[in-house]
Amino acid sequence: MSRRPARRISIKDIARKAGVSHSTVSRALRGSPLVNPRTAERIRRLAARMGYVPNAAARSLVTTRTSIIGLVITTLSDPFLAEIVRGVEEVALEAGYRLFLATSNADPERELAAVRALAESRVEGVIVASSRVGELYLPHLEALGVPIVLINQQREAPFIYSVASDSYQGAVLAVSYLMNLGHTRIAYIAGPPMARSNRLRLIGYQKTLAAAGIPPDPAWIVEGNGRPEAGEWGIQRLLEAPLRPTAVFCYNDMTAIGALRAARAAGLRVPEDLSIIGFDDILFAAYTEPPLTTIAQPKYEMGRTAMSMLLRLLQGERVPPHLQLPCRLVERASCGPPPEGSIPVVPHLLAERRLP
Amino acid sequence: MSRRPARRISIKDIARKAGVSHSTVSRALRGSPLVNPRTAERIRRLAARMGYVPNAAARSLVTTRTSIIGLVITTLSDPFLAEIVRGVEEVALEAGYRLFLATSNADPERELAAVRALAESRVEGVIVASSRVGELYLPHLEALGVPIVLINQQREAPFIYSVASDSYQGAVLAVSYLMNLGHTRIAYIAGPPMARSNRLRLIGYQKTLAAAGIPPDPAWIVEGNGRPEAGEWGIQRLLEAPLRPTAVFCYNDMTAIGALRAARAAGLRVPEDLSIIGFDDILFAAYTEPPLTTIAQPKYEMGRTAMSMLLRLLQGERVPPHLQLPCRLVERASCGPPPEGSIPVVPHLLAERRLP
DNA sequence: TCGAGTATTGCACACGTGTGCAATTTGCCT
DNA sequence: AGGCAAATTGCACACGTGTGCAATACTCGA
Repeated sequence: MSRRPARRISIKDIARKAGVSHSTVSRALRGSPLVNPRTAERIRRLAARMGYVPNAAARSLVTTRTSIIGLVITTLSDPFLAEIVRGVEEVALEAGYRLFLATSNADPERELAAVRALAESRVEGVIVASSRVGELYLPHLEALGVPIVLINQQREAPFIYSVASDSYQGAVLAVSYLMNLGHTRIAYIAGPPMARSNRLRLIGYQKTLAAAGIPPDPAWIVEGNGRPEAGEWGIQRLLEAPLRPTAVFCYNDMTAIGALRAARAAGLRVPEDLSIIGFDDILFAAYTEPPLTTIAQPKYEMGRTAMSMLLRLLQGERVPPHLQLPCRLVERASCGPPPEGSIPVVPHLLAERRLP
Repeated sequence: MSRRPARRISIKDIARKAGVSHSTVSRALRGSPLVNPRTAERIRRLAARMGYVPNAAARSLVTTRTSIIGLVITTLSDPFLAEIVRGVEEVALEAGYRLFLATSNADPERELAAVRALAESRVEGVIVASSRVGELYLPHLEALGVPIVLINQQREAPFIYSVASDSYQGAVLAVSYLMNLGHTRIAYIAGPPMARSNRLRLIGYQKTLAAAGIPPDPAWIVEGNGRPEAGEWGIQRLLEAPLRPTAVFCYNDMTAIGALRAARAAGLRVPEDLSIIGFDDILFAAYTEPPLTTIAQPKYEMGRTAMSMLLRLLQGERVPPHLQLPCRLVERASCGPPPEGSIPVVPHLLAERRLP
């Protein structure tokens, strides 16, 4: 049996009991200097005793401010999102904003419904946290006419801002690290071809190799989709290459997990026979066998930054539209020096192997 | 630069343009039979053309219904929650409800703030999805005076309902499965001692052994906390037992992951030397080495069921307060028959080893 | 004690939507 | 054409809160 919760008490109820007008109560509770401090205190006490809870709907109706932020997540089952959301929520709460959840597992109809819900509740801004956002989704969001901050996405449009980790820098970090360990035969198992992050990581990979004078070998770049099976296929393909790589840089940790499995299946020891490095530092990277060395995205900070950015936008500040946060290396146990007898692509590199 | 989004148009704007009163517009848009079908159609067209979006705050102010459900999650970084939330959200959206997110990483002050936010926005009901809920939290939620559905938690109190997976049945399933493989020396690495789920799994474990006439061995039950380190400690402890177990039932998958690692570190092959079974079927269970056999909780269904339950409560229906959903076995590769020469606890069991 | 100035309070309206009830229009029948 | 019922519309108020402005109460100095 449910109860329509016996009408919450309002400022009018308090006013009646206190023998003042509702305006005075309103002012007292909001801390206005326009009320006698003594009566204000009395009213506040009374309100607390009566269990008064302000009605957000009524307030937002008159102020035209809702203090609601829409949090759009295409798929929650991305192990990557938890920390981001935590950062977002923390800043939002501190600033007195509430979060409205809008998922949409790539179902266009549901996306539309979700956006309508956001519109009806008059969200003041939107944060989109997802590895990939439906193409249709964004135009709908734009139509809301509120600022939008994308996380790990970028789109050139007015009122669309973004916070991303620096994929290029992360890739440079990964490849440099491998080179410092002595590797010169380094492969890349790519992510979704269209993903901006994939393109940036690929470029970082290529430039770092080039900077060290290592000629690019097309056989060392294999396509993927960011999921474990891509890692498995990738390793199989790479093992057939004329010159086998001694290290593999994977688009992300999920790919790396597949790679680890395939390497093991092929009888290779990691890292003795093959080094594998991932990207993301998802929760599970610490528990693979061996624990995965990876490039960590600053997830929590990205969440915080995105929300802070939105807050500044809501305050009318001018803000740089696209922010990038640096990634950092997390050394675990899946990378080591190349196997003894392996032939470097460029022999002289064996001598001077320090890199930035 | 932000814009206070140029006052949304209201039914009054439409009314003016259509040459009718705002009441008529309201009725037309809500599909009331009290308007001339032709004018109704005309108004709807006009509204669409003008980009009208109803104001949820204004509506809820007069109807006293908000169509908002509070979704309380103690910590989002639980890989377990994603599917649950997906189920919840799907049903909520279908029924025209919105989800309000309230996290609280066990910080009492933040919990309080979160609950206040829920109260101010007048949520009509609350779903609590979390492995463990702060002790202080629940009383605050109860004070909201709206129905509450807990997921994988139980509390005897009016207006507190719950949906849980059947931990007892799951444990029976796990242990029976191991016994059918031929194991009789089966250990349990426990979860948080106070957790109801842990107690139920422990009882399921004990009863199943007892039903098969296997005498309990206290050395085979080791304490834990549901995290990987518990699995590591647990295995270490178990390997010192006078009679070594041939199979280990872990409180959850995270524990099993630690157990896998420790077993490997001790030079044991899984499943040839030791079988390990988990509980939960988190995303990563499929990617451990070897892939983890486990008891799957019906996460998505639990989410759907919880939300459906809440909807029925909101409609004033009477509903059984505590629901349990069955778990099922997911066979992967971490369990096998016991090693050849291992001595069963109760020799006759080797002969007739079929169990329910 | 009076008056000016200040502190405090209340009135009345606004926000956007829904709805009971009275007013008006329409349709139909004779 | 006249009359009546039914269909349609508009008026006015309500929901809970915030606020400009006028009204009232207080304070202080002369």
